Amino acid sequence: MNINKVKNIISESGLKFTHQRMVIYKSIVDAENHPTAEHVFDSIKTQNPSISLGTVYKTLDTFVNAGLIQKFVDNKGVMRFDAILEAHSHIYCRKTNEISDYQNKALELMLKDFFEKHKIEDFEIDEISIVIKGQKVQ
Amino acid sequence: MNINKVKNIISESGLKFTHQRMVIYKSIVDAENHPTAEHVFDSIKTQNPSISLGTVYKTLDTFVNAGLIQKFVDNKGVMRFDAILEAHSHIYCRKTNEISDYQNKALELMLKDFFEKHKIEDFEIDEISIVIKGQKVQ
DNA sequence: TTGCTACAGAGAATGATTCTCATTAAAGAA
DNA sequence: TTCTTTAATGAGAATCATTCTCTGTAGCAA
Repeated sequence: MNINKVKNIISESGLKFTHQRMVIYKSIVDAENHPTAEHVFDSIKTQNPSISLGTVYKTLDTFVNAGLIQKFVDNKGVMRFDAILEAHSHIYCRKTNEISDYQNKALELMLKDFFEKHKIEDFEIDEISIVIKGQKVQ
Repeated sequence: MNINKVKNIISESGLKFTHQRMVIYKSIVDAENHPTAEHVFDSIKTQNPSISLGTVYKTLDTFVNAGLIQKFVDNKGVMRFDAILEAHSHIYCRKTNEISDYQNKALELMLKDFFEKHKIEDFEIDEISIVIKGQKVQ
């Protein structure tokens, strides 16, 4: 993703555009997995040795609040970040601790339909996701 | 739950029966919500001032490994424990941070059926659960 | 270009959890 | 019952992720 696009995304969220924010946003967008704050920090520190870990945490939090990225907690209790905003489900491998995305339109529709027919009393659902636990084979 | 029943459950799992284990197991079983280790510690310390927090953590972990209880991580990254072993889904309230159980046989069957028809490549599913996020109304 | 204000950097502080190690108690053997 | 072995416990130190505090810096609007 190029600088101007990142700049627009950040500025349009009403945030000041800074070098740190650009670098951190790019790192999240380019990440294959679901990086932790530490992962982001490691991925940028060679090119940007002056950016501090605290800034990474604060910036990620700012992005989450601005709706630019998502966060969730993994099985170990560590925060994971993700630029994909469409609600999506995760596959946790017990063996390797990897987290992969799972997306299936049919499943999403099925769940949406199910919860429209089975409302939860006094509760307004914002988001439904699936957690799949198991292990890789072979 | 009475002492003898707890004693049987613990002993039959191949674990030594100790006073601490009994007290901690009873606390989890009797808990309404999804207590943290700290909650368990608080709930037992008046009656058992000599039990240490470290023991609560270790014992809960022992129970999880023995399959007596379940654990999961909440949105803040804190471990939650639960005596109900049937895989079940959770409702997270953004407003109150409460976690409630959600169980629905029809939904479980539907998901089981879905994933039998849509295998994930090179992955063996142990458990599927739903995460429902939203907020209480009224 | 200047000034206001939000942002960043450094490191201390916090909170949950794990670890270490000496002491104690459970459970089977004698 | 008493002894012995071994695992469990208690106390507190250590760790790890995350947040906070405070001072210096840099966007950005005027």
